[in-house]
Amino acid sequence: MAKARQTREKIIQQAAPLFNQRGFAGASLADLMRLTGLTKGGIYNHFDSKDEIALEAFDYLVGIVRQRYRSVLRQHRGAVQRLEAMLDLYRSFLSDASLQGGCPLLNTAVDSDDAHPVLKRRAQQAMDEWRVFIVKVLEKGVQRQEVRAEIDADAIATLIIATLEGAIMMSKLYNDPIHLNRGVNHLQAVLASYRL
Amino acid sequence: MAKARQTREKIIQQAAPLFNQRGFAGASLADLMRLTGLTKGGIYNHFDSKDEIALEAFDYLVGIVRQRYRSVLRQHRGAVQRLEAMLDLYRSFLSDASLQGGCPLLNTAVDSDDAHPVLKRRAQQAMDEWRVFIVKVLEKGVQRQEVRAEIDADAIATLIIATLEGAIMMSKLYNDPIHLNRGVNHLQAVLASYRL
DNA sequence: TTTAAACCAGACCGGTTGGTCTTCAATGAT
DNA sequence: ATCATTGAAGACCAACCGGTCTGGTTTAAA
Repeated sequence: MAKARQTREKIIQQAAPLFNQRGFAGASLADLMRLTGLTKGGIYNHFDSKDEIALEAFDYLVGIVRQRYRSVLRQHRGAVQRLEAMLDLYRSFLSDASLQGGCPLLNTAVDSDDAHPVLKRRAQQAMDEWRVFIVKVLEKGVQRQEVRAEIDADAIATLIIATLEGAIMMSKLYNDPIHLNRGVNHLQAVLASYRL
Repeated sequence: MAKARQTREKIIQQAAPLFNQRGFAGASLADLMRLTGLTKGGIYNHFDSKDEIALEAFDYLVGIVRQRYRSVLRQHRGAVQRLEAMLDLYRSFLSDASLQGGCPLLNTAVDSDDAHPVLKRRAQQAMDEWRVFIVKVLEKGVQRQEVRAEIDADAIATLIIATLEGAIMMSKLYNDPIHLNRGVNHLQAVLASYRL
């Protein structure tokens, strides 16, 4: 029983970057067999379908990002500091070995958009979580009078996410972190302008 | 001879939204047969491979966007006005029937990133063209003293593209144009702050 | 040490993939 | 009206797809 969960987890860990890089349709079970060293039977003993693997692999990557966030939250107090630290997190995003293939949210959103409704809903939920997180931090900042009260928190959340994801796309396309850095720099400047 | 080119173009026109929505691996020849009403032989009489179709379909969509740009350039003078008009163009982007599946540049960049080097290079070139265009408009704006001289045109180009593409991704994921509108609004405000 | 449960290998399945090739029909110039 | 040229049909191919199932090996509890 314990062994099974271990194997299952190993499969997910190998499947996650595969799906993140190739997309759902582009990743085959043969690929996964090569990566895991298991045969089809060995894999399908733990999962019912390719869908289930992809879904779980997505959750796994989202979990990794969530973990990075928690660590940032623990180390910083104050709304603006927290958001700035969050933005800094993204500077090391491209070189993060656990996130090969780029941001799973971006990849899955684009990949599943017109092709895989279940995966798309999953991506929506992850995006919701992220948006709500930013909005809450901002609102708490307003409460504590660290942030201007007239801000539109939802719009700022959109702005942060859109800029980050777009900049990640560019940096991955050019294999050059400068675009992501420019995005982060700009967002930090915008954030500073909302400070009280 | 003329008939052939016509058929070829029809195939590309049908293939373009297919690849744009499903991605390279997710789109099959069977899909294309259904869309075009042709059989495999009819299609492969005009193309050598799936790759060739995908490449040409990408170019076709980029051409459509380029055309929209030219029309904006013709109708506006002055750097800031032109860029603002360009941003306005994107407000109608999601509902543009010719661009079903969203921005071909975003989709292709994410799709081909770790999977299809040839397509990736094509996306890089299209991205270069876009970046150079924005930079040139800004530089001409500086020359004509419509825009502050201390701007970093390359960084602004990155910012515009990243924000637009990220916002498109979000609006497509939620099926809600509000995120794209927020992105455009913010960029227009940023642009206004660079005005002389 | 026995034994049952847990785990994995690998053959197998029908269907689909991208791609080829031969055949035939439409076309257009003479 | 003839006939070469062009364009499309569709059968065909091997490889590969996701998924199933049986049979054997490992594991750990009794």
